[in-house]
Amino acid sequence: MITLDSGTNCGSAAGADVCATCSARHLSVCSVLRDEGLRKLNAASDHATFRPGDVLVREGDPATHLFNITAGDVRVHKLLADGRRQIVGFLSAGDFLGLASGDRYAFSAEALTAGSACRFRKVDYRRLLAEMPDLEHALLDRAAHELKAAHDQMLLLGRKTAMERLASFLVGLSERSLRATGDGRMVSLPMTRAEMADYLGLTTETVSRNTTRLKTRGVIRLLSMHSLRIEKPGELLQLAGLDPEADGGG
Amino acid sequence: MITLDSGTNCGSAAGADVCATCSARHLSVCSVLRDEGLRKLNAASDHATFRPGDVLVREGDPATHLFNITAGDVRVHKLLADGRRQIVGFLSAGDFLGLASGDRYAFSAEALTAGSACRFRKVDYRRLLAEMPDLEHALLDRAAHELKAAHDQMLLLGRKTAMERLASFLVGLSERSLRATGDGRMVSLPMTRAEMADYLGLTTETVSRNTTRLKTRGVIRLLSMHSLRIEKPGELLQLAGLDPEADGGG
DNA sequence: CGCAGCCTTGACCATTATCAACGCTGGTGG
DNA sequence: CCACCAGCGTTGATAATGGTCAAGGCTGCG
Repeated sequence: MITLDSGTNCGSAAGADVCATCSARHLSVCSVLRDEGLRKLNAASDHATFRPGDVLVREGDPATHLFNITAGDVRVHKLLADGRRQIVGFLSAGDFLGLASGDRYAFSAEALTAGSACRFRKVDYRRLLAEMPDLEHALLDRAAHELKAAHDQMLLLGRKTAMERLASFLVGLSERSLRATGDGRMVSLPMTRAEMADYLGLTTETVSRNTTRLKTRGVIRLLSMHSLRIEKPGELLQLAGLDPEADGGG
Repeated sequence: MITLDSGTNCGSAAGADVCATCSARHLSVCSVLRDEGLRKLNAASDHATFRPGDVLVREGDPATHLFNITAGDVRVHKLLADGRRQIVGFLSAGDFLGLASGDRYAFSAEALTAGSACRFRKVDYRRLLAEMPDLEHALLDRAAHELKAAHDQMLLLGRKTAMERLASFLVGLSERSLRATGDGRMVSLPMTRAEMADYLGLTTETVSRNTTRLKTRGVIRLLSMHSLRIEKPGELLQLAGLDPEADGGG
């Protein structure tokens, strides 16, 4: 399980409007909280670190906490009784985990890499929402974005071919990379082929075969098992079933 | 296109905390709005009626309005360039349309049956949210539910067999019917087989074949083309890949 | 340097899509 | 009121995409 860094919870920054122990991306969420609001949220949160394979949330457990990922990568998935797995999202720094939960978590979340998160209890979160309309507004925005992303993923899973799925996935990673690092051509793949497959509704073999196909066509170049360079962005967009002019979705 | 009932917009109920021209299900959303809040929302909304085939929202158009469906059934879908379609949801009375939109609609919405909706402009909605934390709270709740439903649908599209998809779909309709009418065995299908297929990531033929299979096994009984009775709910749940004990999700 | 886990490739297979034909049904007009 | 017709639904035959099973090759860590 995850490790709680005792004595270094976010509350240690109380009074300032930056969170001393958390990364910059975290602030993009928390920055709506100022003055007494920040103190309240931070007082209610732990700062937790995690290592690859650590379980943040287990499907079916009582939904007691929410997380704001501050560093590292996390995978969120659902299981069928016989073990079939669907990954519903990959989270990284700045992402929020737990919005879609009721009384019990409807998904599991596991760390892909080492990282950290601010974790707060649902009861505190509810109280905070009541006191802080700005926080609620930020979360509604975020939920709307996630919902749109979920719709895109439904289109992918329901109607795209294996190659279109892989290409769409790479385009998405490229966009995320562009936002995070300013370079949309270098893409890092913190997940395994099996995790890509379970995100795209495919098998490891199909992901592998199509990756090879992209490599052979010169659309991508593998730099290592977990990073690649997009050599022909236009072709990748076309393979993704997207207009090279369009802005992302679909 | 949809028809605006001039003179019968929701504002006609101003001052009361019920909306004279809208259905009971509508009130479950609007009931968070009281006193001046109600007057403001209603003043900002049209009451629109629609007929089968009417287009409420077209993918790619500027996202100017939000809708609260007050009667009838609506389908929400996305298209690929070559016409492949993925239906991302079926809405009925009480459902909200437009949460997941940015500057432009990322989906189309069309009426399946005759019905009506309260329609308000996004700018008014934004102002209202700022003034009414309760409304924002209700919408965040709703968005969280939709997100959970979207995750369930990703599991369905990515990992379930054709029969599991159809059975899951019927279970979902049954639950909706139970909530709406108190009877979870009678299920109405306001959509065509093609629409079911585009929701489940299948073809018309596959939906038809599996429906026949359920009928032959005595799990369901077709009463007409657009309504059926679930004869063996337990078996249907098992076919859906759900534990007969579980509460819904998956 | 060795080994475990991950990735790739190949051969074959199953599920579901596609193509095609026919039947039903409900709405419309004679 | 009946008959026709268009659209929807069902069924069947065949094909293709992607899954399964199996073997071998990397690669990165200890």
